[in-house]
Amino acid sequence: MYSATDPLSTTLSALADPTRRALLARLSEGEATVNQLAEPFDITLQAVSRHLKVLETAGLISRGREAQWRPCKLETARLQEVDGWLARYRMFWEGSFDKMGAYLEEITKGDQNGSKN
Amino acid sequence: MYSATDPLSTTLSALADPTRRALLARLSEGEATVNQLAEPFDITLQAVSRHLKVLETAGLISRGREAQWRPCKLETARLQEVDGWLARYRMFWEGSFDKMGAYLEEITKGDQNGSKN
DNA sequence: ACGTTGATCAACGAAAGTGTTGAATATGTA
DNA sequence: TACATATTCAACACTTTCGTTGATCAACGT
Repeated sequence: MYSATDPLSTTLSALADPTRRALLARLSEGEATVNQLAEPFDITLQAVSRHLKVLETAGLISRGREAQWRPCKLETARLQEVDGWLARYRMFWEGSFDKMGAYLEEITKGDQNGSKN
Repeated sequence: MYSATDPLSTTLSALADPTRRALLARLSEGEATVNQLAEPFDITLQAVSRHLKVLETAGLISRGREAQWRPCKLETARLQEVDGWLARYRMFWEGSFDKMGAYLEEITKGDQNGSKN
């Protein structure tokens, strides 16, 4: 009954947590292991590990294997999807309502399923 | 312990639901009342009303008062914040890592609080 | 005043999210 | 082998979210 399973919902849900966004911010500066990532936080290592699992499930990070370490790496594809989703709304604050009309026509033709996207 | 309260988390959490995104998409085409907004969905009017409350609390919509109707209107400020948050990562897929370096320097100077943003 | 329409509030239950502790797994080192 | 390090798994508790039903509030029309 509950909890959306579509990719965009999964992504946004993963991003809706300050700890996870901080982890991504750290990863934007380079790869890191779980322990390195956990260091700045007051929560347990296990909790951080689970946050990373959420990010991985959402496709926001990927992980390698080097001995007992599992270095995490930022993946941008899902963030690009968020960026794409925003495009529709960006036109509002950019004031180009002509583009907006064109955009609306286009998506209702190709259809992007308004109730899922 | 639970549930982040910072504005960006609230916004992303509100967006992490396909029903609520569909409501925003509908509102991007113009203002609408609760009944009009609820019409395409299989859930109860009360459920839609609560989704709208979530969107309003997040600042993603505002509401007027016209007799017994409460017309909803899209507000873009919070979406712009999401857009701003994305900027840091956009540099990755745009391949301009020089800009990235400059960006990182700038934010660690002015500080944007990595653990909250 | 009365009934209708638009919308919200309140109480409930099921499911999911987040943190903790303690155990388990896997790899590297002495 | 034994031990330390890195990470994950499992069980538990508490909170939050989402949908439902039933009641309530507010403004309209007759």
